[in-house]
Amino acid sequence: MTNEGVHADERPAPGTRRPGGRTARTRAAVRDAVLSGLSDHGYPGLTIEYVAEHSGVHKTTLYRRWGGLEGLMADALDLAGEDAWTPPDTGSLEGDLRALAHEVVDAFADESKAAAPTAFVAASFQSPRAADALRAFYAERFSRCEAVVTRAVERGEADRDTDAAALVRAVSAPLMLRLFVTREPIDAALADQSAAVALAATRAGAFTRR
Amino acid sequence: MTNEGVHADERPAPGTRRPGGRTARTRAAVRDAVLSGLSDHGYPGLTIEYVAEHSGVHKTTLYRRWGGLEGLMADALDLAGEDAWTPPDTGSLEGDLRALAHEVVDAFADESKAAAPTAFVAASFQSPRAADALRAFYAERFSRCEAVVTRAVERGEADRDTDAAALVRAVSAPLMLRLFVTREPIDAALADQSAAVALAATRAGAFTRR
DNA sequence: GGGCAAACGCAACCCATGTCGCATTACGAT
DNA sequence: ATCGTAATGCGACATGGGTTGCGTTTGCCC
Repeated sequence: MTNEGVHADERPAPGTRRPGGRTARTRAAVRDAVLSGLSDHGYPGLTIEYVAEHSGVHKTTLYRRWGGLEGLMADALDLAGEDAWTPPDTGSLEGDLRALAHEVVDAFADESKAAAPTAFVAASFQSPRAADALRAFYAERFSRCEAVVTRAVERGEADRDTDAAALVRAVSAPLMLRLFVTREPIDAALADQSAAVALAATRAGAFTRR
Repeated sequence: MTNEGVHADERPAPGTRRPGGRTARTRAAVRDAVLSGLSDHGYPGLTIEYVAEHSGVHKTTLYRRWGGLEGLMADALDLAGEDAWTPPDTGSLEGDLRALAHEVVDAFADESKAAAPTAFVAASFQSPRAADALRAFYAERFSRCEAVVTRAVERGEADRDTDAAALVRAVSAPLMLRLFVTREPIDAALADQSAAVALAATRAGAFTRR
């Protein structure tokens, strides 16, 4: 559940007829400027002019191609979702859930790492476009996480019709609640607790459908 | 966990020497205008001029007293936290947890009810002032919720050193994750599942300290 | 009821954000 | 090489959010 700030290198810009040229360079430069702007000033301090200066791309171009900050954020988020992340595979459901929870904690350990993911959530409140991109991002991430449950079922650690989607969300939910809503600090102990709670509920059949 | 939009009627404006006069009327009018603006246009569409027009208070006054939108949101959130809400008391831990979860679902059932609470979270990403207000709001809310756990302990339904704070957060966490982060729909069935998961984990001792 | 200070209204103003028309560059294909 | 077109650069301009100085009103106290 991390790596949101890492970009899957070079992909043809969608909807253009200049796949390998200036357009692609512009897009990459802009995306980098957005991410560096986020870690420098956070989302509230991110401005189009900053991106223009730090990317060497003119303000007008940014508005034309992306339509504004929301579009820039949505695009950056799309790119962030195209990495090769896969959930941990420790050999046991307990280990996997704990590792998942710890990845969340690590991803938000320091300010600079947390800036981009936090900004994506912030942007989702400002524009439907960014909200869609965020929904898609997390749908994909959690979908990959379900492999953890599939393996657990195969090992006999979980009921066959366990609600995998709910289970993997339950692991990170308490952490993200604190990160984005109640704004309380999170740490490794809380990650362990989250994993333990989800595991206990699984064993008790609370995630089993009907 | 609801009633964020309801205001505890009339309280002297803090830090002023005009407790019952124009100042208080202004404050009330402004707070109402903010809330109606939120349900009309949502947080991204809320503007100072809208509040000025719909409250009859001049733009300049709004900037002077509240410092901008963030201040208005923080003030409205402070007021929202001063209600008389108490957690449900159904006679059993299971009933209480389910009732809590259902309150969350109900509070976000339709767009107009959800507007204000959602906007408060949105504002918390924009300004530290609003973030502090939100933290305080939820700290108070969850603190009240712990009464549910206290009663359960007295009834022998839960271990004596159950982590009440974690338990009450665990109930609403999956719901709020979907509301604010993954932006998936929530319903009564999900509320039941959340409560069931938290209950099962409690019975298994996953919330017991050490 | 008179006087004082706080709170507010008002209009003009400043500045950043976002837009527009046109010139220029770079890509891709012939 | 050359040409057509998409993409970008550029500066001027419009728009609106936010600020400032000053005059006016309101509430409180004597």
